[in-house]
Amino acid sequence: MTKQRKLIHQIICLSPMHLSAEEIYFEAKKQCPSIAVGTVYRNLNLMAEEGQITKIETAGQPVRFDKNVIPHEHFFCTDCGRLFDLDLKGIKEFISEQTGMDVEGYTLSVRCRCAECRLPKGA
Amino acid sequence: MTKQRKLIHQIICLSPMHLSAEEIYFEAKKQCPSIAVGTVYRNLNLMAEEGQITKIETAGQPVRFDKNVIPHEHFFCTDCGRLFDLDLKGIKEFISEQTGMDVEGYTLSVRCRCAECRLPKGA
DNA sequence: TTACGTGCAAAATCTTTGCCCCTGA
DNA sequence: TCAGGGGCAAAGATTTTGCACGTAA
Repeated sequence: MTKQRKLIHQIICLSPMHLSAEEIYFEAKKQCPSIAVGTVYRNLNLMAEEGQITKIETAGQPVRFDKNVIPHEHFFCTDCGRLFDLDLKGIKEFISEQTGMDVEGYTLSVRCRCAECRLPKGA
Repeated sequence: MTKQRKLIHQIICLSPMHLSAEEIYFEAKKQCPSIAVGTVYRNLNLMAEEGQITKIETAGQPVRFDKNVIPHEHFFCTDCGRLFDLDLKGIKEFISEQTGMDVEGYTLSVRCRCAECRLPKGA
């Protein structure tokens, strides 16, 4: 439990967004200029393995990290590009029932417009 | 329509698997040793944009390409690591109904064991 | 002919790793 | 003390791109 690890964990926990490793690195650098990229990645992967954070792997985009360790889905806003939480239940069962396969896991990321971007943009 | 592009398209169409760019490159190299990696990527992306093939983007793994342009899902076998087709209907509606969002698209990849790997392995 | 595609190689992006030193318990 | 973690930098994996030349139409 070094100050670097604590810092990284804190950044993730305090952010309302889902940050990428790079974003976390830049944020960490502000508070601990000597921190190295390798350290950020090492700790991120470690914390994810230990279940303290969740690694969000999405197609074609850098991995992001989530303080919320309760399984849930995510969606990308096609307008602003941000990643949001999506509360979705029963996908696994849906897949199992339709295919008859024993689903071990899955990765789902949805693309749609977030609430903010759906608001009419005032002139 | 150069011979390189035809070759790449043919490799994808003749393969029963879903090949990665690297695999396609090696295969192409056998028949056209002078072909360059850049050419393979360029053509793959071009053909995907034009709708001649499908780009399969999955979390944490290299992009693969599919001759089947009819939308469908894929799953990875957790045993042998191969990528297979998965016929699944109504996922989009399932997501829309549960979330009330206007789903523009999604990426889903499932992890389970393929039929072959589920067979008891003879000694 | 001539514009588009190719080959080559460098670069860009994202992530991991080896190695040696430092630090926290 | 001393082992695990950090810093640095190089390497790895995948993909893109600039440029000059070749080739199909």
